[in-house]
Amino acid sequence: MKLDSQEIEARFRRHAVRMTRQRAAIYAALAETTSHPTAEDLYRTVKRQQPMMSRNTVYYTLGVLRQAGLVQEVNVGHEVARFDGNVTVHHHLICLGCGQIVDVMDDGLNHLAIPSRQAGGFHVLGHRVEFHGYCADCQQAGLGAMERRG
Amino acid sequence: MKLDSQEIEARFRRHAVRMTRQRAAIYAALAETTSHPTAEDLYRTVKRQQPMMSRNTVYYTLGVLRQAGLVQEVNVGHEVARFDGNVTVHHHLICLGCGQIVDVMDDGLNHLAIPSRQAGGFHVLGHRVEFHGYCADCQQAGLGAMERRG
DNA sequence: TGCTATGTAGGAATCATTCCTGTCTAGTGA
DNA sequence: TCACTAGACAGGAATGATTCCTACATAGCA
Repeated sequence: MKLDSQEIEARFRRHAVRMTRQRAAIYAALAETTSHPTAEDLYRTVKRQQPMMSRNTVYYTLGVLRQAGLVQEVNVGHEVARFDGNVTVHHHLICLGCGQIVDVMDDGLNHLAIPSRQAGGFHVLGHRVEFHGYCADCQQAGLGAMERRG
Repeated sequence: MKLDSQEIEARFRRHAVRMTRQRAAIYAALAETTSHPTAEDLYRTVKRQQPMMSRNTVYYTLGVLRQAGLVQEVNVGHEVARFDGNVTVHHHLICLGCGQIVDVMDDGLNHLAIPSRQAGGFHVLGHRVEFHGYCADCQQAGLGAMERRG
């Protein structure tokens, strides 16, 4: 979803995040895509508009935005960290072939609970569901026939 | 659960994994704990019995065992990879304070589905649920009062 | 018992991420 | 409008988990 700079500024203010050109560009890049980019992806995207941008700043900014709750980190296996500008409660569908991550919004999945006898004194704050499978393209490419990867 | 070497040998044979001293030791260490150790943890544990053991062998062996389906990899955030000797379908409860991972076995959680309109041609093979919260110890230490960490 | 494919040890290489340091700037108060 | 200061930025170095490379060792079969 395309965001204008005023909307970005408003969100930053609401979350008490100091506004800079770099941060706005990084956040905009993330909010405009549903593709869960990596820090490196964002760095390359933003560097086109701001050639002085440092990789370091991308990592630092993602850390700040994450702590402020403007951004969410998504992880699959121990692969490179991916980021998500969608911070509403949702879940993910991950292709074992090409690695793409698709958002799943479903109210039913938002209300799972652990049998209290298993919770063992834990105070549960939230949960996340990850579905694994093969996307249509990977099935066509014959990957879907493979056994499930570790 | 303590395993004797015959049981280990049987499992290896069943999964067509070549048996070596190193592999047996690594698998035994993993099967005997419920603590989801890292590769480094396993390396240190096994090195006590086999001082020549190489870190490399631990990684390689974990890869082999994982591909054979004798071992499962568990990941939390983009932290170090953790391993699980329990390969039955189950889910995890993760403490945001100390990072401990507790197994959750619950049949209800094993039968989740995505609304088909959201599956978008995906062929779903499985899913995993991760609960986040604070364990009893971390709550006592006051960590539970903290806002949820990114 | 010997052969061969495969596993192992150890060191070097990789690469995402973090740390360090000097410079710059957003936001505030005068 | 200006100066100040905490916090942000850039760039390079460091870190550390994991993988790659290679020579040697060994499991499993004939």
